[in-house]
Amino acid sequence: MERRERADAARNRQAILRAAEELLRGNPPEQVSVERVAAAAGVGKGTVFHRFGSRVGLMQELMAERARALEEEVRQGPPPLGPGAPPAERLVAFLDAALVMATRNAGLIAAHEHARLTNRNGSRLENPIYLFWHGHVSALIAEARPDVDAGLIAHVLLGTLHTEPISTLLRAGESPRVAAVLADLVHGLLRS
Amino acid sequence: MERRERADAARNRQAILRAAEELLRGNPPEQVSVERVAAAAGVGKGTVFHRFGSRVGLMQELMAERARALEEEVRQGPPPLGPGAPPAERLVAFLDAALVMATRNAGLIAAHEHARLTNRNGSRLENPIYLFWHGHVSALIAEARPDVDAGLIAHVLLGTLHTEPISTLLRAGESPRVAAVLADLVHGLLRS
DNA sequence: GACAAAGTGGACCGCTGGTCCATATATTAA
DNA sequence: TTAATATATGGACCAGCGGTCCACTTTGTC
Repeated sequence: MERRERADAARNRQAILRAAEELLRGNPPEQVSVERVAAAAGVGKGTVFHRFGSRVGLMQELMAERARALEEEVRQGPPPLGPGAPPAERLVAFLDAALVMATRNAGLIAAHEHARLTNRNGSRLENPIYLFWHGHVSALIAEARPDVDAGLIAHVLLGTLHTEPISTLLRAGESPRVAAVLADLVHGLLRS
Repeated sequence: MERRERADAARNRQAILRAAEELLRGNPPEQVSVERVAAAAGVGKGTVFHRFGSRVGLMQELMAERARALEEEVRQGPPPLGPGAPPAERLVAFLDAALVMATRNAGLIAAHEHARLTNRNGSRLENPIYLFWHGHVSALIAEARPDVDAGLIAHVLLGTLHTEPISTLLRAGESPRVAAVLADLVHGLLRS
């Protein structure tokens, strides 16, 4: 049933992803157009759309690549990130990790947000990475405090990572401050 | 020094603002282009840019119009919104009011965000309304708990209003849930 | 080596925010 | 009322965007 991706196609997919990465490292995200990515990858614009469907799809794929390791650690790594530790501890550990990730990929996140808003393209809830993160945070909160609105609180906590004045701080190296505040929030909430 | 705005200019300014309002009420925000606003107002596109400088400027003016009443109440209205009540109470009252406002103006906020991201235009910190809100929230937190990172917490709380999965809930009539969570967060934080 | 399936690239489309400036209009002073 | 001046106006125009399309090339299979 499953036909494998052709060799040249796979090569181009990689070239495109690496070119996008490179451009996002050196330019403000709204200047990294699909056309520029294609040019930098030595590929036609049509190819990029063929492979990734849309600008959002391209950005999502990049995010997925980087999120995979963290997801693995959460699912089956050692505590406190992986299973085993008490939920409050796991939650703080996860938020810390997510924060590091958001800091390192601030440009990419901004570009993804930009792409999402520009067209009538989907809610954040259609991004599988966000869904996984939200599910995880949500479950940990519910485990510690079954009486609160865990899903909504998870949105608030995760929203922080995407919010503009805060992502600016992250890029400026202030992530410890943000981590401290998030930990405060979590402790304030989870203490019955 | 101050030359008053010409009568026809003032009339057009109003026409443009009202037309934008109307379009935002009935269309997804990214479809409300400056050109369509101009057409609906019976005015040339150039005029809109002349009056408001940019798409962001137009949206900002609309937000300012609506935020003015709340600002007045906060500055000199009766408690708990205005001065006089204990800070935790004022804070919850303000967040409630801001939430109502964000709910009613969800389309406008989204359009403003969209405009901000599309061009290399400014941080949220350049929006005077955000600055006022942040200053207010920040001061209340600092008053109740001088030992915490009030400015950053204020960003987290206010960020909630702009965050996508949450603003979707607001539009769906779930604002009481959001209000409850915010109140929880505030109480969890401000209780030493 | 032949044939079908998959991949490719760049011209093209509709649309955007923003600029420009010759022209029209309101205001003020005479 | 008129003349002079500052201001406002509108729409053609621009560069750029995300996305589509399809004649053509490349790859994998038997």
